[in-house]
This record gives sequence, C-alpha cells and structure tokens, in this order.
Amino acid sequence: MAGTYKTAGRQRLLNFLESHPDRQFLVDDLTAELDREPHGGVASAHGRSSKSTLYRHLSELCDEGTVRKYRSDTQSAYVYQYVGRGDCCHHFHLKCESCGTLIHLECAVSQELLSHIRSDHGFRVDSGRSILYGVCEACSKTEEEKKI
Amino acid sequence: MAGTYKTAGRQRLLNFLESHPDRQFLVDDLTAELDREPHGGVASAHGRSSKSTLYRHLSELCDEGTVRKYRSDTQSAYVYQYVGRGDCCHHFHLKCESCGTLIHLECAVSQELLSHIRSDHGFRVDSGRSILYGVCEACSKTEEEKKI
DNA sequence: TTGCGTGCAAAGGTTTTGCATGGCA
DNA sequence: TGCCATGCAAAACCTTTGCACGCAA
Repeated sequence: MAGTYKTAGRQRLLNFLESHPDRQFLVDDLTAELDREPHGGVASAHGRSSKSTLYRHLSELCDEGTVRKYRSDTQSAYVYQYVGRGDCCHHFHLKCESCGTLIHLECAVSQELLSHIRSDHGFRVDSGRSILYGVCEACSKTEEEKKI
Repeated sequence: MAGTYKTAGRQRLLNFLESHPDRQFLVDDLTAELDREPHGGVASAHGRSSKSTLYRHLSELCDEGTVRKYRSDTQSAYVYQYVGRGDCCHHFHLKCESCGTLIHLECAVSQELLSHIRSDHGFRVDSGRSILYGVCEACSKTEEEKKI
C-alpha cells in the first residue's frame, strides 16, 4: 500500500508544500525548489525525487486530501497546493496573476454572495474550486511605481 | 494575417459554435459534430476541417474573444465554448461542472463583492477571467432525483 | 527478508508547429 | 498573382506506467 514508509523524498516534499500553503506549484517548480533547498549534512539522505516520483507523491497527497490539484484555463500544466486539513470549501480564493500568491477570502461579503447565488440563482458554488484571478495590492503598487 | 479570408471550414465551425452557445465542446466533439452536420449541395464546399486546422481556428477565436477555452480539473483536454462579443469583463461566470452550462452572472450582489474586494482587500479582480465552478439548479434537481 | 519506494525510460494523450499544397480575393 | 488557409506528419508538452533496483521496516 502506498504511503506505508516514510522516506526522505516524501517528507521533504510534504515539508516544503506545508511551509508554503499560500502558493501553487507546477511539478517543475517543485523539482527546482527541492533542488535549491538546503539539506542536512548527510549527502545520501538528500531527499530529492525524480519527476515521476513527485507525480506519484502528489497523486497520493491529493487522494488523501492534503494537497489539491488545480488546472488553470490559461496554463497547460497542473498546479499543486497544500491545503492541509483546513476547510477550503467554504470561502473564495483570490489568486494574484502577477506574484502567484493565493489569498483565502474569508469575509462576510463573499459569504453573502455565495448564499445569494445559491438562493436566488439556484446555483451551488464549489468555492474551494473557484478562484478569482486578478492583481493583489502589493503588485498593484509595484505596477503603479513603474509607471511613474 | 489570420482570419483574412472567409473559408467554408471556418464559417462552418463558427456557425456551429454560435448555434450552441450553452454547450462546451472537445476538439474531438467538434470534428464529430461537423462531420455529422448536413451541408448544402456542393460537395466540394464541404467545410470539414482537419484537427490541426480546428485548433488553429479555435485559437484565433479565443484571441478575438468569440470563444472561450476551459480546462476542468478532472478532464485532460480543453473544451471550447462560444461566448459571442458580449462584454464579459465586468461580471462573474458560473460554470456548471455537471452539464457545462455557462451562466453570466450580472447581478448587483456580485458587483458589491467586486467593489468590496477592491476597496477592502486591495485586490483588483479580473472578473472576465474568473469562473465560479459548481452545480446549476437543473443538475442539482437531477442529482436529487437519482438519490430518491 | 519482504514488499514498498524510486529512477529511468518508454508510452500515452493532447496540442502545437513545419512545410508543401490548395484556395480566396 | 499574392497571400492566407489547410492537411499531414512530426514535434512538443505534460503525465502516467512498466520494470528493475534500492531501501525502510
């Protein structure tokens, strides 16, 4: 059965994803990031994984609900994101197209819209899966400064 | 420049998509549908397109905003849907994951959320690009009935 | 020792591209 | 006639799978 052993590569991936819950990663991002990451002295316990192993790990993590797999309409490859055991099903997500940050929008106004859509439009939104794309505050400012 | 000439194949594709604005199609669907469709007497003006030509047409139509390209998290291939020339930049879209219907959500409550997100969270949402996934009223009812 | 985990390479499916030919204007 | 449009095949891209070896327990 998958996930029986705790291996270095698996642990390393999970640690990395867990420490960046606000970001989404391509598999290529993950190979690059994990290569870059420093690691303890023992060279043999490097914990780098090949791409296919990464896919296998991610697939397992998705099955157990720890990680979520998304596909954007504009991007050709999947992106993966740690969601832990937190409940991401009941709020919207804002994704900055400039820096990639994912913001969990837990506010009353969006809840209102959700219930409005449900009651007045008869549509049940799967908000965990629904992402609003745009530009975040920090990136907006950066863009402004560039123009000036 | 692309789209300069009006050819039979291009016209045929556009006509077909235009007459099914509520449905989404895989490229394979389109080849099948266009083959099935009846056509005027002149055999030479059949207007069938190869798959690569279809991809080229769809790509152009996406660029000019007439057609939209989606990718579901569960499906491996893209689906294409006619959206016409309407202004889709200033309202949300609800997409039913069961039947594929796209609903243009032009209502005050969603406008409120947009301005709230902008003013209180500092995030500028590109609503034309943002799609809320879920299940529409009709499909909800169908699911209910199945359970009973 | 047992059987899961891993890496490599190959397969699989979808979309894009190169090139020569065909068709519109 | 001059370009654009098209079809075919090959390439490109991402993900999955098969198989043999390595490693955790």
